[in-house]
Amino acid sequence: MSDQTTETPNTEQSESQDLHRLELQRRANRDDIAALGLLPYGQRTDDLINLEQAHSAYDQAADQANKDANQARKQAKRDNPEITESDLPELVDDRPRVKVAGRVVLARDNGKLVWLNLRDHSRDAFQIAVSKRDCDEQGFGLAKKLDLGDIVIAEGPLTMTNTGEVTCWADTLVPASKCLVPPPEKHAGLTDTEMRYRQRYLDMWVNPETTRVFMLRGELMKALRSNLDRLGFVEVDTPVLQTQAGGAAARPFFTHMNALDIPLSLRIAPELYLKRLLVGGMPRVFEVSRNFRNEGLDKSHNPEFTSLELYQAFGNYETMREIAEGLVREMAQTASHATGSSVDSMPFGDLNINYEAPFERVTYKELFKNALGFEFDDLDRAREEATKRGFKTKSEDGTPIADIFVVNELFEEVAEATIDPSKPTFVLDYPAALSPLTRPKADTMNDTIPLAERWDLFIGGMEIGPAYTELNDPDIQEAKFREQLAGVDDEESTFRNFDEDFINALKVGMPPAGGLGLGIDRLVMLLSNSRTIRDVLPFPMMRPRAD
RNA sequence: AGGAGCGUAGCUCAAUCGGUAGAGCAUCGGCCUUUUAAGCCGCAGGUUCAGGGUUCGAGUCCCUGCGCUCCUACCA
Repeated sequence: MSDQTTETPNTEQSESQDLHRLELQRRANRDDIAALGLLPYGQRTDDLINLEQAHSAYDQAADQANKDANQARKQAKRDNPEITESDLPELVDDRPRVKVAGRVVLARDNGKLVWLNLRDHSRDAFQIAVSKRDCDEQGFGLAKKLDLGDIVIAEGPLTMTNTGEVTCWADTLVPASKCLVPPPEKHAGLTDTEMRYRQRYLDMWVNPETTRVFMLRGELMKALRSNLDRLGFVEVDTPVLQTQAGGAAARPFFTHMNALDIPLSLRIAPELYLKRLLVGGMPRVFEVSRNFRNEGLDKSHNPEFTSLELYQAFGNYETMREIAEGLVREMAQTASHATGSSVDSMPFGDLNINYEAPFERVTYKELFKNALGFEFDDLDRAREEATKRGFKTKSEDGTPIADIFVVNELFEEVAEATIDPSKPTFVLDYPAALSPLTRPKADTMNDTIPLAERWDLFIGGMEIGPAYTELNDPDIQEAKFREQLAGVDDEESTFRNFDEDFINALKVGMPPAGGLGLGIDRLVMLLSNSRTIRDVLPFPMMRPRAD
């Protein structure tokens, strides 16, 4: 339109003034690329191979033969500058050709020869040479206009440079996408943790290790599902939106359903629904469950997190121990292949964890005695020891805290710390009072502290998950629920409730069963040597930006 | 929730006792056909997180707010 010049739209002008100068330069480069007749944002491209595949496709003999033939032709021309094309030695080029795409992470412009380092999920750097002589004109023009962070597609034969680097000597180069945002510093990278989590997409290509962890996580989930499939477990999906959040003691998130005008909670655990499926007759079920708990954030807690829960009819907590050990070991083997470490010595911080040896087993009772020096049911000693160590033995209002909580406080603070963090360890037979969904051990019912058929698995100083012989007697279950509810204060009672339908399900009859829960995020932390849960979650919870 | 620390150029970081806000990389202009964090020459780039206070003078000291990090607490 010719009358465009009459008036510059004010809005457009002020918008472009608001953009950072570095972005404006990149937008100008994008226009220049379009002016070359290229599509700055690319299009469907078939037959791409990844950068690792391209790198390993190099054929040294073919490359050498090509170099020798070129040398011979040069020599022939030197010997006889008048030589005709047909008299020149034959061209030899059996070099494998590759067609690859990647993000430009480094560029070295030597004038008529531009070197690019591309990155993709498979390889941190793969070199492309774009020469004025050998690349098509548009491609060479593109190479001169690229910004760090752009995505390009290159095609050409593989050769080796004088300095020994396998390189795609491009004869075509086309754009695939434009990076309008100035990327982080090219060797220090992006270290600002806040920006890494908020702009994960940027973190992922700048710091390839981030992407590797997420890819490993996917591999581990595949290994998990394959393992459970072989054991005959069926994957199911139970409600995330629940009228009452049960199966654990945690503060839920609340929401509201308009159609039925009812309050709903996001699940804190899938347990009570999975057991209903056992009642219905499914023999072995599992769910990879996203759970939501309205509690604090720290390096091993995110408000939404992933657990594996599985239930096996006619199993018990011993069955679950065998399954858990096999599953964790197999996932560790998967991780060891991916990371190149050895299953008997997987690094986690300063530790080297052995997943190959049979996991340790110790009872709650033994661990307590070894750590504290007296029996866990010596309640007087326990209270005395707790006082000595400055643990709370009375609640705010002055009433004494129940014996079992005093004992367990000692266990968690003193005994758990004595577990060797480099040896996966099952702690067996917990006090029944701490496990309301677990079948009590019949022969301990008259002891000072009755026990339940429950274990907890500890690895690397973290609690990875519990398993039970499930309580399937509706009367005992109901009594335990009522006992739990009696002990809660007013605040807690707003979200603790009695799941009558679950009791009804047990009345219909649930087969004896074993059940298992594993913290998937923590397991991925261990197997990817990640220090915090945020490093195994692509988008961890962050406070929204104030502006 | 409590304690400690941090916030400076697009990024990574400096700035002595409170005294002219700097460097490297990236960007921009010039040169370069075997570079590897390419190199050489030149230019430009700042509301020092926001707001207030003390002071002749504040990136620096004080207060408030925002955000992040670490520790502790909470978390079956």
